[in-house]
Amino acid sequence: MVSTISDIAKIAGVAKSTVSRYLNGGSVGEATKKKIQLAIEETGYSPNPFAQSLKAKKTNIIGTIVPRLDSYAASQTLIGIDEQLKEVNCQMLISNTSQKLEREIESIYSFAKQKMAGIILMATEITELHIQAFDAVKIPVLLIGQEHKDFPSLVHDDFHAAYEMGKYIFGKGHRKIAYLGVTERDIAVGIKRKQGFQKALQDKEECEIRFYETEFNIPAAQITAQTIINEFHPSIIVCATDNIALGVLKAAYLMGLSIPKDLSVTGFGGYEITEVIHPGLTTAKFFYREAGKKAAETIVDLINEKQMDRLTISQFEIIERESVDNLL
Amino acid sequence: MVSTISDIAKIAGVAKSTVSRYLNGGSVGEATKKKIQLAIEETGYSPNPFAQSLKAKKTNIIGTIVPRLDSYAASQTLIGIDEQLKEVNCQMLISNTSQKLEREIESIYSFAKQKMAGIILMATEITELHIQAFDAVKIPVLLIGQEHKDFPSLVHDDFHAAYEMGKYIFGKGHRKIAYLGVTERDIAVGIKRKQGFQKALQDKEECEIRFYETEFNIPAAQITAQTIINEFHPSIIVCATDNIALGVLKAAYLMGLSIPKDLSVTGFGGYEITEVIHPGLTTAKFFYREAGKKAAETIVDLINEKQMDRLTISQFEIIERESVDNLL
DNA sequence: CTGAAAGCGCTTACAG
DNA sequence: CTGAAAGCGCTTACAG
Repeated sequence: MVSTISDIAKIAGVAKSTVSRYLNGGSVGEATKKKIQLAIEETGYSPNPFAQSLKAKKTNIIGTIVPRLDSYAASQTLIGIDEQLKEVNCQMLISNTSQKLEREIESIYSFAKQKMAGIILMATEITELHIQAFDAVKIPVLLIGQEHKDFPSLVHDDFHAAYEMGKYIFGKGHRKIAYLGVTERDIAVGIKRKQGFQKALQDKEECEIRFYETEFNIPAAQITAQTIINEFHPSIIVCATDNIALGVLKAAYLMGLSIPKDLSVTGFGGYEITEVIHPGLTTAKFFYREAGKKAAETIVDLINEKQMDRLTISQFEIIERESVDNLL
Repeated sequence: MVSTISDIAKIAGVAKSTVSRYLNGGSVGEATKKKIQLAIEETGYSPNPFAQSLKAKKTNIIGTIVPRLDSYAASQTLIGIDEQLKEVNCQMLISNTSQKLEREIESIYSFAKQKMAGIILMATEITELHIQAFDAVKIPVLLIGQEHKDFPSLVHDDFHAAYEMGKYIFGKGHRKIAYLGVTERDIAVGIKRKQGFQKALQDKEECEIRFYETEFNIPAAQITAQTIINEFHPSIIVCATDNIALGVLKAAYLMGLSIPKDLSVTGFGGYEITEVIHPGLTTAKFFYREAGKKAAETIVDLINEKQMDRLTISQFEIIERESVDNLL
């Protein structure tokens, strides 16, 4: 069963070094090539990555740090990274931090120790400790989801997505508007989306806009939504994520409100479920899987020390469904 | 900087083997211990895991094979595995096969080559090639989600969950029933659930039951549901998974049917979303995260060659919500 | 184009 | 308790 390079060499009747050269695309005569190929097929041989890494002092593994596994954004991004990495014969190792910032730091160091070729961090917050860690480990790090001036980042176009969303709902005649956001420690979701939205409506004097804040999870959003509806009676609640929108919808149903007649709702993300529910949720779709692919490409380029932009911005698309009433 | 065991040996004035022994808790004299410790602190040394693995011919990494990353069941199970493995200082390496059976086989061999301590396979179908692979790699393998007579498995109680579901909907007065299942190549979901359901209703002569089959994804289920509704007009569609139920709900809405008045629907799984939508979906909840934990415990036990049951059955719970009408 | 040999950093019998 | 030596599976100069 598990065969080594020596086995192949023996079967093929050549030296180990020749097999190694064959494997790594070095110059090998046609005849020998054939023999080696045959031996490999026969045994189902594939090289031991540990031995390879030991020599190379470096792996072809990309360590990926995610705050959670059970989110649409995370899993889609991971799938994208994984797919692309497979293309270029790299492996992905996932570290799930369960939304614990200190675990992110630990993972960075531990990945470095394990000689990862590079690290992709699906970031939520970048603290001083993160920066220290990035500086300490000498391997390329790519941020995804958050931008930082000193490190290469790939972000979604949060600002413009929110800007377009603002324009869109204004165009639908909404004037009494609640924006349900998240903590500003999260620059991308907490600040950029809010700012983009504000920008879109900043000179609309006829609008009454109130800003609220909640957690990322559905139950929390549901509770906040209840308060908002009771005390403000907006015609629409613009939510900073699809999950939050789901919580708002739940609250609305429980309060006997009909969507979108009594209350309009929008989200950000483009999760699969937003299309399945009824009425469908109008949302700003981000391309997580594509972003993951792009991230994988980028980290590989970084590893190969290619020159490149510090910041990549992934696109978005406003998806119009039934959750926004036309008031005009 | 990156120092090796030789550096430490030199600094401490001892042999490499002594350092190695120190590191692995072998017997080392107090004085030497001190010297080594000092040298390690001085250099910030930590062993190269690849060299360790190469020698030890075994890692503390558990390879986990999942058919997809973007499913509630998969991510919850992974989270459970990961949490438990962290407890016992093991790592989890995920291999995503994108529902390609041949990739599962590849992953098994590749994990073996990488000297994984054990393998957890979130199985859908067990083919002859799987069995060959299990036999060929000499490391412990644990199946999760599917049962096999020759290999340790952890399964959900598909049969009884379906049995209870059958009883439940019969108790609600449903007599014209469509069961929307999946391929029988998937023993657990395709056969066990169907059988449990059949068993519950086998002696109810007043029932008209029809069995249908669809794919695991929402759009496919949606299309099949349309056909079922048009040609059979059941009072309820019992779906083999929550995702399928979601597709059925979507179809029903699009056809202008009201849930549960015009059509009742149930699922299996207990995905978070089933609680959030309105009306909430009645479903048989499985405990994926707990099952993942249990799986991690089991694989560790297997690695340590503890005696244990070949089969572990994880529990379920029928969650009653609003998607089933009471016809009595 | 091909092979013999050294070495990556560690562990593990085997002596002492 | 401690050390010298062999070896894990691979790669990489170096000869030929």
